[in-house]
Amino acid sequence: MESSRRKPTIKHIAEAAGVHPSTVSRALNGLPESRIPQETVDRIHKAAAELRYEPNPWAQSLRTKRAMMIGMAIPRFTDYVLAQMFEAAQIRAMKFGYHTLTAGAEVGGVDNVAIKGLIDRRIDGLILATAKIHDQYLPEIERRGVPFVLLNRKSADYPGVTGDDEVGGYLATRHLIDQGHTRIGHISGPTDVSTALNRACGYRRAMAEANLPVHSELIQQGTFDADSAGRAAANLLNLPVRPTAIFAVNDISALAAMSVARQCGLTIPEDLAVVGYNDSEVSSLLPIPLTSVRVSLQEMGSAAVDLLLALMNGETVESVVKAPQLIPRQSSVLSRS
Amino acid sequence: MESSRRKPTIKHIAEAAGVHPSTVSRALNGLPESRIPQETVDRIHKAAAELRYEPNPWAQSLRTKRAMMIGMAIPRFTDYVLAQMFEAAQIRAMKFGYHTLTAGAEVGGVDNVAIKGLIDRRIDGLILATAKIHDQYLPEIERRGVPFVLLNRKSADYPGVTGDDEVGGYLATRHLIDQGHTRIGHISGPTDVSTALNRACGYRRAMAEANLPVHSELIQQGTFDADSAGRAAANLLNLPVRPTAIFAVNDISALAAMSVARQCGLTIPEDLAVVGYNDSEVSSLLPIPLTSVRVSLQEMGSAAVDLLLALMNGETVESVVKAPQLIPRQSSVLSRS
DNA sequence: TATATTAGCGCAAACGATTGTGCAGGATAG
DNA sequence: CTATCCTGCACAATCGTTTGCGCTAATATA
Repeated sequence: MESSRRKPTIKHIAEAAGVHPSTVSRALNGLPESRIPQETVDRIHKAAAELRYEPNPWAQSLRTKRAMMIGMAIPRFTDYVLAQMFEAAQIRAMKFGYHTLTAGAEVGGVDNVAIKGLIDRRIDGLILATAKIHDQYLPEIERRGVPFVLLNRKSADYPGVTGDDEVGGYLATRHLIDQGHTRIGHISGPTDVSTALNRACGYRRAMAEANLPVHSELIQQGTFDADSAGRAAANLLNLPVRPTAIFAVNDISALAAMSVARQCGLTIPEDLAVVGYNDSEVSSLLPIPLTSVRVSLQEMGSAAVDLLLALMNGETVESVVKAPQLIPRQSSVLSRS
Repeated sequence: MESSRRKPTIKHIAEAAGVHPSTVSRALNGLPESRIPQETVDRIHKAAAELRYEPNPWAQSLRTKRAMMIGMAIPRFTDYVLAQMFEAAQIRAMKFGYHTLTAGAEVGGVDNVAIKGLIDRRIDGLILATAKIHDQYLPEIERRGVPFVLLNRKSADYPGVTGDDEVGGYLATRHLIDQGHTRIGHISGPTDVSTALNRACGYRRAMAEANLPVHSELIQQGTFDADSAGRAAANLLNLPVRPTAIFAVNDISALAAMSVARQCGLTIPEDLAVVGYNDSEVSSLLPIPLTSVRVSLQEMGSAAVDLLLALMNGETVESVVKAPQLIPRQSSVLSRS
């Protein structure tokens, strides 16, 4: 009995309500200055509801040049930190009627490709959670006129949202110093990622402040993952004079370090104190709960959306820096016995 | 010096190449039967490249009614299992030129709303990783004519990709029985999620096969998360006759169970053997590495995309079931001493 | 009563692509 | 030498909305 299988358009509504399509558009979009009597508006709404009308977003976007869509470039979703931020961002964006289109930056080989793909889909704005420090493509994106903000990556030139990694690194290291440690190793992250770099800076500042020397072998580089961190930890533990504490650039590195330490017959925290970063879900569930630095990833994700929307709105915006907080747990605190 | 700030359109290219817009379209889309001499095609491509032309996807979609976009409804991205599947799906989809539009199902309160939002954005197909078992909205989606497949959720009526949870549950339980355990507890998952239910079925089958009684108190319900699983574990461990082994519906539940067990002064695996499910990243890094059931989440994500594309292609498809595999580790195996 | 104002809505031109149809002109056939 | 065919492209309609403009009739003002 249904009159037609096709999706109803504004034209069908117009017919049903006995008005012109343009009137339907105005009525549905409800611009205040287009003075249409309430009675007509109601009639149109009724017709729209009956026909189960839904606007065609392609036509809308084509006409208005806005897609109500923001892109998020994220290297991996399996990374707890990134997933958390993405999820919060998506929820926040949807509050304002925006959908999120994602591109794993790894997808397509080069970051460029995936991001280009995103932009080609005509998004209204972009959140980059993937930008390495020396990014040749940031200017390129800027050139294309797409508003964007950085997330979890610091840049002097572009606005973004970050945690205060320097302070976080400082807090972690300072905590270990306060526990009486003097030889403190650091498992760092990739050198082209600002978060990792800043955490290392904080580490150095805390050490310097306490007049503790930082020999180069005390900093072993990893790449945020268990394998590399395990090797870095092994290097630290095999030093002639073994460090008694390790500050790892993230929790997974800390986990790997603890795993290696156990294999060396060391007990935690007596022989080795460990501090991680990001306070991921498992940290508190471990047999020896992990001390970690927490910064609200949800808040960062939300803030990135807010920042982007402001930017898209033509406002001048400033970068947001979220303060971190140390969550001391057993992995770095000797139980007073 | 740039002639125009606006995005170049097919019309500009036509002008530059001295042909009609329609010819440009045909040349760029390269249909074989539209016989355009190579020389002209080259000229058009050159002009397009010089003007840095990029097709407007809105106009394309409006005309062709295809968006080259598939939607994924996923409850949470912070869940390792879902994130893994999503990531693989996204990579796979992009191989075929499809972007992925996501909606966290929790977003918008009711699943319906978010999914409706997705569909309204005019996607070409939908992957549902969120469908509960008795889903009132599956027929609704079907009615709207959007091809869809289920992921990680079983249904008799609709095609989908799942791991063989029943077999997985069986393998896990059978493994514990083989280790000599006779009182084996199970921390289950939500009753309206097919994966959880099927794992419990596998548990029961293994128990029955070994003529082991399953008293109702041996199955304690959780909801996939640490808190509920912790309570469930406590219930199990406080039974008059304590089980000597626990099969948990997922790794996080297993972790929580181990954590509670330690608080009770039990050692693992001597006093309590534990098996989890999904073999998440941390399982092998734990001080006592966790025995778990692995099914390739990447393969499942990819398979869902393949299934969906086939469906969109009008092919008749059949559900895919991936076989699981037990990864025995120290948490359930007594070291032979 | 004549004129100015305004409310209410229709007209038609975009937006940028795709695609069925058709028209020249050269090649081939009869 | 004419009829036919094919090649290589141009024309124009269309997808579903939005929106500047302008028309008609009713009301307000002089």
